[in-house]
Amino acid sequence: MICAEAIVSRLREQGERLTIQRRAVIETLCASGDHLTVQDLQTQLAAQGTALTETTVYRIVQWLKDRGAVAQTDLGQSGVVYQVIDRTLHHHLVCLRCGRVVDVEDCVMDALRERLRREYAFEPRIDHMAIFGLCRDCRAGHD
Amino acid sequence: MICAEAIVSRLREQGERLTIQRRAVIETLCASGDHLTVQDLQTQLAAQGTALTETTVYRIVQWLKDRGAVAQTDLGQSGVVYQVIDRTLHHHLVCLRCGRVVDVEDCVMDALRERLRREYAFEPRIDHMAIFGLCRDCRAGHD
DNA sequence: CTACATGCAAATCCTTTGCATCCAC
DNA sequence: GTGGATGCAAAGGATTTGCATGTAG
Repeated sequence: MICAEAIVSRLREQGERLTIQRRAVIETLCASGDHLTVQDLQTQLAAQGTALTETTVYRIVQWLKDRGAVAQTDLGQSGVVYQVIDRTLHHHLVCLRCGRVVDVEDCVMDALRERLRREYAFEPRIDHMAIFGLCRDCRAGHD
Repeated sequence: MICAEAIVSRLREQGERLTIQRRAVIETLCASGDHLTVQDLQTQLAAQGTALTETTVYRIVQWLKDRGAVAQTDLGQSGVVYQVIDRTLHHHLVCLRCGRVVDVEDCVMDALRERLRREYAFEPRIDHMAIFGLCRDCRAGHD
């Protein structure tokens, strides 16, 4: 888990304006450690006494994303989620059947990255990618 | 390019009901060869004299997807696209800067598939995946 | 004939925008 | 003080749903 303070001070050094709403979003994302949808964020914030409008949550996660503090991942059917960018970058295995999301370490992407660079001169930004398929449990009871 | 007839007869053998609307969507997807959005489909169908409602197009591509005849790919900012599933499976490199979409052959995914199966007991369905990053041209003129 | 697909309209969900007000610096 | 952020309401786009009608088998 990442310290919200670290993110806050980095942003302040960059001359960003830090409102209580922005601090609250950063703290919630850090405290959770998990990936959260905009709705998740709004609910958790409201529960702890900081009621933000959806609009504001959208604006703040966009702002954090633009400044490289959070990553955005589209989990397809499971919606769009946000998480603080930590050194232990990872990806997501999303089960098409049960919807379970399992994290996988980043290095599984290294071979693919290398190949796309070499063969296609393409510089991939493979951050928190979602890979769909069948999880351990669901593949057992199916085709 | 895949013959629409092949898809139609396979579906008929499975006891599916083949309306003129369904045939038209299959034919348009096959004729195009490219990936099409629901809007693209509707426009092209209307142009050739088969006006379908958006609702119907949505229902038909969903139906085709459920029966394994087409793949659905979320290209992020560029929308959700559909294409017939052919033997020459491929994926998409989407440039974050210029939006260009380049196809890449399926085998670049083999190593990743193998690893997810072996290390995570996860059976990936990596069909027409979208990988974001910077294309050859845009990476040159940037960081 | 009959079950199922379509068309139409309206609802829903997610996200963005315009504008007045508010607050961090 | 002032520029930029927030709240509110409303717009926007993509997708889904309910129901009457049409049609493939």
